[in-house]
Amino acid sequence: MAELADPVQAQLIAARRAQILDAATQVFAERGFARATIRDIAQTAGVADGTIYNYFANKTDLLFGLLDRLNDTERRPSSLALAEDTSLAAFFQAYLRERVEALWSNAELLRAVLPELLANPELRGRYYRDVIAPTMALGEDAFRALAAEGRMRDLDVALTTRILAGAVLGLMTMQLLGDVTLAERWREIPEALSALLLPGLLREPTPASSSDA
Amino acid sequence: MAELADPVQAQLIAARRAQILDAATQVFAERGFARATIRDIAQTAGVADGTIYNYFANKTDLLFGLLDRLNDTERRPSSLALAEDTSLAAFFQAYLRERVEALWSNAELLRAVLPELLANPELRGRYYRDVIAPTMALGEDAFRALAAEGRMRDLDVALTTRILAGAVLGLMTMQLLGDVTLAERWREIPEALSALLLPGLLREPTPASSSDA
Amino acid sequence: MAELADPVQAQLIAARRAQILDAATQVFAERGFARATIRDIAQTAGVADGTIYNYFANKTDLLFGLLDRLNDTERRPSSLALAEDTSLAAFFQAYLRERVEALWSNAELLRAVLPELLANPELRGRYYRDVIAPTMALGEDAFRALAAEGRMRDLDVALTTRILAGAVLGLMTMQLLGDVTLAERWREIPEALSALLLPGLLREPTPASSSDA
Amino acid sequence: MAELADPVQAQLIAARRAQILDAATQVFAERGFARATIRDIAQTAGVADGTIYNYFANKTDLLFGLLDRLNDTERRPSSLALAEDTSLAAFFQAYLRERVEALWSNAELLRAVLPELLANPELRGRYYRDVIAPTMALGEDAFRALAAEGRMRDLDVALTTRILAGAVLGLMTMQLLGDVTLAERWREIPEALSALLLPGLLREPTPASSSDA
DNA sequence: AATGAATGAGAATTCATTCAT
DNA sequence: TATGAATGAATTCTCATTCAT
Repeated sequence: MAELADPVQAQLIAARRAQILDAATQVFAERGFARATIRDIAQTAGVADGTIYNYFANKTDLLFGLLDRLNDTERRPSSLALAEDTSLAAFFQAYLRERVEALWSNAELLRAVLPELLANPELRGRYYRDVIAPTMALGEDAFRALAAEGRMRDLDVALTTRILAGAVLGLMTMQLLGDVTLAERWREIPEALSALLLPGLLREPTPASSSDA
Repeated sequence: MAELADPVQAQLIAARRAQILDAATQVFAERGFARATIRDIAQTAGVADGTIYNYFANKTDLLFGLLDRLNDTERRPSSLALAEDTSLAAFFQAYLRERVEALWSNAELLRAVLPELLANPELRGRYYRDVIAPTMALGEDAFRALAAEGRMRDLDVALTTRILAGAVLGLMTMQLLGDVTLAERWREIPEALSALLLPGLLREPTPASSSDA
Repeated sequence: MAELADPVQAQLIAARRAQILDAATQVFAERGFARATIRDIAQTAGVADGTIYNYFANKTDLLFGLLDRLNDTERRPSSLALAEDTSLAAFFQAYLRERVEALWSNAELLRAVLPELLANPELRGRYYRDVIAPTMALGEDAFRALAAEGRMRDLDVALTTRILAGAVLGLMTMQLLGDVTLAERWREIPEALSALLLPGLLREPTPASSSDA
Repeated sequence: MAELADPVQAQLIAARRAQILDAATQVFAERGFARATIRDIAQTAGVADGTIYNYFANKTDLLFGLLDRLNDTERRPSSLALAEDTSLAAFFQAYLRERVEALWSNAELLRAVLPELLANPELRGRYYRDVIAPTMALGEDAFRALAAEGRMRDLDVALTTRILAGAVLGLMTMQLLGDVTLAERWREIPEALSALLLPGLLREPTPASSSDA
């Protein structure tokens, strides 16, 4: 039945799926997962209630669809590795900029998904296993490497990784809780974070302490 | 007719209320607000369904009850002001310790309340207005005072305040998402945060950089 | 246990009963039987919920209490019998006046009781048997007697009785439905009814047709 | 998407609506509005509980649906105007016949609706405004016209209108209260009413008083 | 007798999901 | 595939009634 090789058909299906997920994002973000109804989503997507079940097994499956979108975003550490020759300070700023950009450009998706991620043990476990744990491991490895090269102060790698990740996540969370300052000035966050964290992170003279020389 | 001031009666009522709120905390934390049923909570509390409605107007009112408990916790900045003569470093560590302690000792309460706080616009607005905004304002004032005394680097007060608060909130959030490291080692968080943040925060030689001399 | 002979006690009990029935009348009239709650009534009466159950077996029993009050009113045909010598016209006006007065002075009671009387088969049957049927029988007898004396036109006794009773009941019903004219001018009803009905009722020259003489 | 004008679909929907209203009439009439449950009605209609909510917003809305049916009936004064040349007596009989027929053929509907109409202030107000008040106004106008033509005795127009309407309503009410005589002989009511009322209503010799000549 | 907290049966309503068209 | 009417399980909430104090 499925014309496996029909690329037009496949494209149409993908488009319809995306259309439904867009609607789900919007409605979940506005009302929360539990208060959102399939009818809300169907109307927002401009399809009939039943149509959604041709693309997703059930309401929770819609959430999994959103999670996948989020994972795709999160799992792209982009240019994490180019740090070799760059100054560590520049690298960090670039990295933070990339992380902040990634979170903030998905603010609506996060608003749709994060509350349920926190509230639903099953979802939470899956997400932690698939996304957070690997990310933390990567971060720890990176810090360990830097420490081995002597470019970093002697900090606890696991906690430091989590503090960095947590700071960004926490700022996003505060915005989701309604903080307008963060919503308006989020582009300054990477720089502010760098200014605050780099002195405590790097062993060698930092921009902030360079006057010591 | 009713002895308005009957202290025994009042105590019984307060105890029953607390008993129900305890149950609500547990059930909301386990299953999330929406999936929790009044029956769950009643059974956990060991009362009949109807009894809950003698103490709370509806399910949402239970959540407000939990929020009030959280507010009571949050609104005690305890020894924020004793900083005058102490070393800034010591003060910060003490402050962070207090904040972390406050959040972590209410981890279950947060797990019960935070997801709904993020998902429910009305609740969120109320909480932001009543708790977060005032807290941010207090923090900014404190930073501004320190800056005026020349004891702090020249940082953006609003963002720095939010980074500090966000870092702690973010770490809590990561634990709520399932991070075991943070759950096990949360007592080390204040120190790790101090080590990471103080160098970037303080103008004068900090413990961490004093060896430079 | 019951001090059967204690008149003070008995008086107190009767007073409390009346107080509760007064409250029930008011609350049933305002909200209807089903929407009225025991709590409403208790508060209106100034007693505790439980107290009501010391005087009435259950909520329906309160209604029976009101019905009894109504019956007491209805079953007093007062001076129906004085007709012997009076002019029939004067008698009818007096009778109508008495009936209208009886209904209208119990308008609140009727508002409390009539809807439920119409809606509840059991109650309705009981009331019809105890009050309406006997009243109709009395009325038919009276008409039959008048007819035998040749003082009345040759009308169907059963229907005429019901038309008279129905007219008064219907006017009350229309007032209960919100008609302000009837509420304001109810004192004129007996006269208007007489003017309209007597010519059709009486064989001999009536006040309305007295110009014939 | 939905074929807005699909007549088959529309017919099906109207039929289902009618089916539910029929069931509601029956159940409300049997048990009264408050004691009737949605489940009762759904089972009587042969549909699922939820289906009812696809056609009516809530239980009260069902009652509104019944009221609309009643209004449709009530608002058809059919041949009120043909009186011009007919004898007034004939006209009155015709009118009464029509009114009685209208009420009695909707006895079940009235039994379903009238108690709640009396008990529920909001409903009552709406019904009085939409139906009774306009009807009374019409009746008063008609009487006033007749009076102007000198064909009627000099009676109070407002009260007379209400007495006529009230008599019919009251007779219906007495039947609803359980009077078997009225249930069995309702077809004789118009004639009996005419016999009783016309002499008092008309200025000129009526059939009933023709023997005067 | 009076109180009012506790109870739990019962009802309205919602909404994810199914399925005939 | 798309539709949307029908379904009925599940949930919140109300309130008459009980009973220990």
